[in-house]
Amino acid sequence: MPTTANSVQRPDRRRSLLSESCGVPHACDTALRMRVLSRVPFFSGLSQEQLARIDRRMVSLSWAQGDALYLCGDASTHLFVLAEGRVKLAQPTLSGQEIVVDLVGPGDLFGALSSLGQPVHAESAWALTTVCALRIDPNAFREILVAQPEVALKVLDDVAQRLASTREDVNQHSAGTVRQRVATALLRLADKFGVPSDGDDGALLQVPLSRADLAGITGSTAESVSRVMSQLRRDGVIDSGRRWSSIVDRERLVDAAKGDF
Amino acid sequence: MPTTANSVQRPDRRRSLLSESCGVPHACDTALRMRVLSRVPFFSGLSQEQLARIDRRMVSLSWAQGDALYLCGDASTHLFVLAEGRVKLAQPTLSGQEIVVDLVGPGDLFGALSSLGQPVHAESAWALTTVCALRIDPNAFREILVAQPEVALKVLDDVAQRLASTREDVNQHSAGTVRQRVATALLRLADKFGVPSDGDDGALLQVPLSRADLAGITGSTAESVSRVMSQLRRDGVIDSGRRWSSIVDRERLVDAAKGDF
DNA sequence: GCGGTTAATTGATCTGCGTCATGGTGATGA
DNA sequence: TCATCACCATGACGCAGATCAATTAACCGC
Repeated sequence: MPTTANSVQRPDRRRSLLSESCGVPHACDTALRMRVLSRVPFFSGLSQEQLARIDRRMVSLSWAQGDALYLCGDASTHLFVLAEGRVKLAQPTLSGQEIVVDLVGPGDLFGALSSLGQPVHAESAWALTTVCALRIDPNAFREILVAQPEVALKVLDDVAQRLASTREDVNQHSAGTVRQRVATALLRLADKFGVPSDGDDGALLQVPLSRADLAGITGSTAESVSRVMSQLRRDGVIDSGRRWSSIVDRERLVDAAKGDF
Repeated sequence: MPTTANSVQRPDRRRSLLSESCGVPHACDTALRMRVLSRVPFFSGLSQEQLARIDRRMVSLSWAQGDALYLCGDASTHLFVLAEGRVKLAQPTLSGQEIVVDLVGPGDLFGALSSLGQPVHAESAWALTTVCALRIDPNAFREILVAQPEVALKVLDDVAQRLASTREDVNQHSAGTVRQRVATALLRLADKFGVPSDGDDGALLQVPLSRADLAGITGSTAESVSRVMSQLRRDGVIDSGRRWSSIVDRERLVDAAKGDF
């Protein structure tokens, strides 16, 4: 009983549901860049002219899915503001595995945050989708911050927020079973990248993570994550496939995160 | 063969070697506060007058060992600059354990970093020693940052640095065996709180952490940490006792962190 | 549509370490 | 000096999950 073109509510086949916003690497034009900048949280409230001044110091670049924006160990010479797509920040462990330390979406700042600090990147940045980002060198960024202290405060808030979130991660990694950690991770991902799915209280996670990525997020292995997710899928709590996941029954997933059920 | 008063090089008794800088809770006078402020990294370079202006907005407070400066869930109404002592920041897990997310020393900033962000503290702050800290409310702090953008940049660097360090923690928690993680944790602690010990390449960690604290740092349990440290002690790699540790043979500890030996 | 490639699934095995329990030792205060 | 308490050490046991290996399924380019 094949599904018709319209009834894509809940596919019986486990095909990817993720939408690709832009298919190929490209260069954004000025108009798009201005639109991106105005959407960046810590530039909100600035005038068109102020934005234009910032825009003039930025370079627009793009990468294909799977490319590295920079690698762990590279000289940290640039700051990035993500315009489009998804990027994962990951640190290699001694054993070869990569731990995902952050996921960034449009409007997020990443790269050489601490100009005085490390001269090299402590983590690698991988394009999970086709990605467009604006690049600026730290000195130019500092000039902007000095000239516009309100922006500096917003950036500080943003980084502080990110610090709090990363501390949560630390907590997560040493809490409960793999099942609980995977459930918690999925819920947190839903908060950041979830788009509500039709009908129920579920949500599709708009970020193409492999089992290995989820293992890096939960501090586990791809196999264990796979096992847990298969079980949750059988129980109708989530749905997932190759590099995509969605939440079907949020409430039960919360229970799973708490260790009940 | 009892040791003489002078030969305290390597005590056979496992007594605490940590020095207490100030024994009792107290109130710092203006002169001391100014000295503290001038030592704070992100206030360096400011004039006496500028420092005095900042000082006027700060309140000096102190706590006894074991007290909480604030608890997880408290309204996050204050920022702190540590003047003297050691403070641990810890997040409770669902299972009751406390995960140590950061250790702060004199000059470090902590508390309500993200004023726009969370309205309550995500972590508790415990005094590991008798502690003296300067308190300021976030709005006053913001005014300072707006008035002095260079300071804002330094604070941003500081927070970014801390973010990088916390990401390291995330990495650590999912890397290798408990033995490796404990070894790595001790090495990192030595970088921040170590004072070189006489003679060898060792270092005493000037921070009174219990086995449970170290468990919270390494994502393990007090018993496992105890086992590992006993073994390292027998092998002459470290020395430790009740709420103190010191590194004896740094090189072999590095090996232990890597998993060799 | 058809291989080729990469990711996911699932099973079997084995071990690190979490858990529970007991006894020891240094610190603290009357 | 002694009693009390908090912290530390160590043993025994069992299981969650890491590891290795083999199969299946989804995606991609042609």
